[in-house]
Amino acid sequence: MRIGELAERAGTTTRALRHYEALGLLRARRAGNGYRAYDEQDLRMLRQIQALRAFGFELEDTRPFVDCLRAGHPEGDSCDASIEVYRRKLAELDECIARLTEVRERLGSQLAHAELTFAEGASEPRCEFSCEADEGSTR
Amino acid sequence: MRIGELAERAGTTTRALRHYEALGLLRARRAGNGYRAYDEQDLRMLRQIQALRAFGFELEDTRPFVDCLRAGHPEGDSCDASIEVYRRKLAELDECIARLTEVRERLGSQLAHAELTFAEGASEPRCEFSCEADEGSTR
DNA sequence: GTAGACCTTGACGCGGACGTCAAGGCCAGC
DNA sequence: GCTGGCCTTGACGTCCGCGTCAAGGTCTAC
Repeated sequence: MRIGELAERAGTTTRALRHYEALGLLRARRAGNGYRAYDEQDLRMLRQIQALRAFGFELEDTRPFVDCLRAGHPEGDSCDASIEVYRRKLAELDECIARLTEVRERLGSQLAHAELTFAEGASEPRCEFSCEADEGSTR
Repeated sequence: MRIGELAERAGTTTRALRHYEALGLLRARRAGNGYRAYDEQDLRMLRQIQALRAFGFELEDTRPFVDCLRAGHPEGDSCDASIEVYRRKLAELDECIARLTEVRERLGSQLAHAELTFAEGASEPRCEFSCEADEGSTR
């Protein structure tokens, strides 16, 4: 299939696919006319990338998983390198959550203290904290 | 004092200070020769900015606090606008922590499963792992 | 043979908080 | 007068994951 079809089937954009190829992450073979040609295996790798991105993985960190699939393994995480990334990410997440939790508490008491001398109001959420360890940058 | 001294006393850089001024966040008066001139009050506002940045605040979100100080209030959070930002940030933090915690758990079980099947050298058809919960990433 | 839907590469834009030159002005000390 | 250290205003670079043109090639349908 061509790039447009793959993008549509995976719910992404052709720009993203070209970006992945530029990174050497998801390389396509070329048809005679120069068009990129993808197959079901590529779709599979793409879905792997998307699943990990949803977890907050950076593209580089999805590479071992994609490589693992390309090497013929049954799953993207059927390889040591992938497992290692899982572990690292978990550690980063733990650290990140701990850090945010501490900030949350300090900020909470800060607010409590400030409110002692003040009136009130209201507002709404919208997460955009990003850990230095870089986990769940939301945006 | 001049920009270099302020930067050093606060443990930041002259570039950051110029950046704050460009944003209208920490404006300096000018000496006869065009040099920026700061006083102790400015140092105070700067420290307020730094304290909030350490909490993960964006520069724009520190503005109410700085303005509050500049208006002569005893603390940066002695104003309604600041309190409101506190509340919004707390809500953001809560949402963020909740999101990361969920990701952490999903990732944890993903790892557990991968380790299991990998250790057994077997491959089991795991439920389509494109858990496309459009949580983090782009928005 | 022509419209139009697809594809190609190239390259700039964005957002945040600055880092890092570059070219030049100002001032103290020797 | 000169060196050196401070300061000034630009303005581009960085990191990330693409978005968004732009100019042009390719293929299908009518």
